[in-house]
Amino acid sequence: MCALRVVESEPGQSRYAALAAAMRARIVAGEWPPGCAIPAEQTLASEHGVALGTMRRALDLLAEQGLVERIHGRGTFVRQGLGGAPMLRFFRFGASGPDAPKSRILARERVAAPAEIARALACGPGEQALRLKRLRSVGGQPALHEEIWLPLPLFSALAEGDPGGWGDLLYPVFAERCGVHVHRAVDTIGFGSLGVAPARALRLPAGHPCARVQRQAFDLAGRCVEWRTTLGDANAFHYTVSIT
Amino acid sequence: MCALRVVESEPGQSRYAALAAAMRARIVAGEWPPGCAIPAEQTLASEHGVALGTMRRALDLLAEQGLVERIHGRGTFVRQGLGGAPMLRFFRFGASGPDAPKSRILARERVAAPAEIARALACGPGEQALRLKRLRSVGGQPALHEEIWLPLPLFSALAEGDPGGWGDLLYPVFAERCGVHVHRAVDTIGFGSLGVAPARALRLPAGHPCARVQRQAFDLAGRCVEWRTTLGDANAFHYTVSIT
DNA sequence: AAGTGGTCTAGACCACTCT
DNA sequence: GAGTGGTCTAGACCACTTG
Repeated sequence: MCALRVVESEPGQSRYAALAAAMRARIVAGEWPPGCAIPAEQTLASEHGVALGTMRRALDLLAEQGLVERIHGRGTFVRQGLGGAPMLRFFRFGASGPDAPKSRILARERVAAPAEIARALACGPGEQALRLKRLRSVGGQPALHEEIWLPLPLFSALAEGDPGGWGDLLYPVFAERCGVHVHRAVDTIGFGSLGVAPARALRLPAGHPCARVQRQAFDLAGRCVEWRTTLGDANAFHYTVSIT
Repeated sequence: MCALRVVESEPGQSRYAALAAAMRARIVAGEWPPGCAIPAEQTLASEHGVALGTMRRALDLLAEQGLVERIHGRGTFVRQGLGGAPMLRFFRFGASGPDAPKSRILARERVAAPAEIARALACGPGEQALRLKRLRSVGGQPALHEEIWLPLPLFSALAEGDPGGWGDLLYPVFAERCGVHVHRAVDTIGFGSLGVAPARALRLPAGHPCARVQRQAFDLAGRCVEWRTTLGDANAFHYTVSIT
């Protein structure tokens, strides 16, 4: 057997970077699923025939990139997907505690994805997708209106059954029912005005100014697994960025 | 003379963290001004009586925090302040290249700072401050309207003379004329509608929807040295955030 | 060629967590 | 107490920049 798992690095790349890339590949391939503990530093170091410090740097790199989480005294773990990517960090609604907003599915359809969305979702143009419309309420008041596109057949488990049992957060549902772990999301913020349908759902006049958050969510392998557009009252929008 | 500069760490703090804090203090105190090279790792390590690796971790920490910049083969340098904190990353105006927007000062007054601003600026309430109004144009079109508060007497050099010679970016002016280096800024994004004066300056109707970016800027020591409110057409706003 | 930061090693010891 | 990650050391060698 090959006891030593040697990693060759491209020229110009450091050994710890090459090790990190190799570990990353093993994680993405599913050798250690999310939440799982990976072997101890010392074990990995001797497995690859490198010094402990070098393997530590590799693991530190993966931790910086958010791929693993290191816990002193316990071990190194593959990170779980995002729990609920808190859309509420973009909005401030009156008297909202830290609770997740209540969620209600308004519509669910299988449709062919339009070109723009098919391109973003990394599925062929015209391929089938699942389109959800969803209303989220805070303190009993409608607050956010969402249109969500999910590629099929990856999410076919969500095309059937009662959406009422899904709960208020979507990403845990993705993980449990579809085995999809959302690892990274990119949100693009803009301002616009409400169309007729979202306005009615939000109990605001059509044309009312709104904030639009367009999200693409990605799994560990970097595939785009969700395309979402969230609308909310522009006056409830606020967001803080620190730059250095 | 005391050849060894020993750093005692609080219990529970690692030695490199204590070293980093000590170095930070020397930088903030002005021992090495912005842009200046600090002594070599080896020099600092023996100066403090620690191993090279330990001093490296301390310097790496400062680099992460944005306090210093490490350049392979050249040295470690105290970071210059922010050049122009590009307000344009929040807006997209037609046909705008990467050039800084043209700047024109509309008004400049010494006034007593209102309570809210005095609190933010870390100067006593009712203390004198400099208030600027400024119009920034992209491609010849007015694009952003700014109200800027600066504490006096720190910025008294800007209270006199012709603002026409300041150029299009403010932070280099702060550095050259007032010795103030902006090191960090916090921007809060909100939404509203234009008042009469900003609307006229921007050639938009009063009440037009606008994005509001409220900025607090800080120097190395963490003092708030600027309070700014920027307004621009809400339809030109866009911003992208990545979450992990 | 001299000086800088970047990588890698090999090993000791400490701090934390679980059983 | 056994196993984990975190800190620290001492030294070798490499890669990059400058004179």
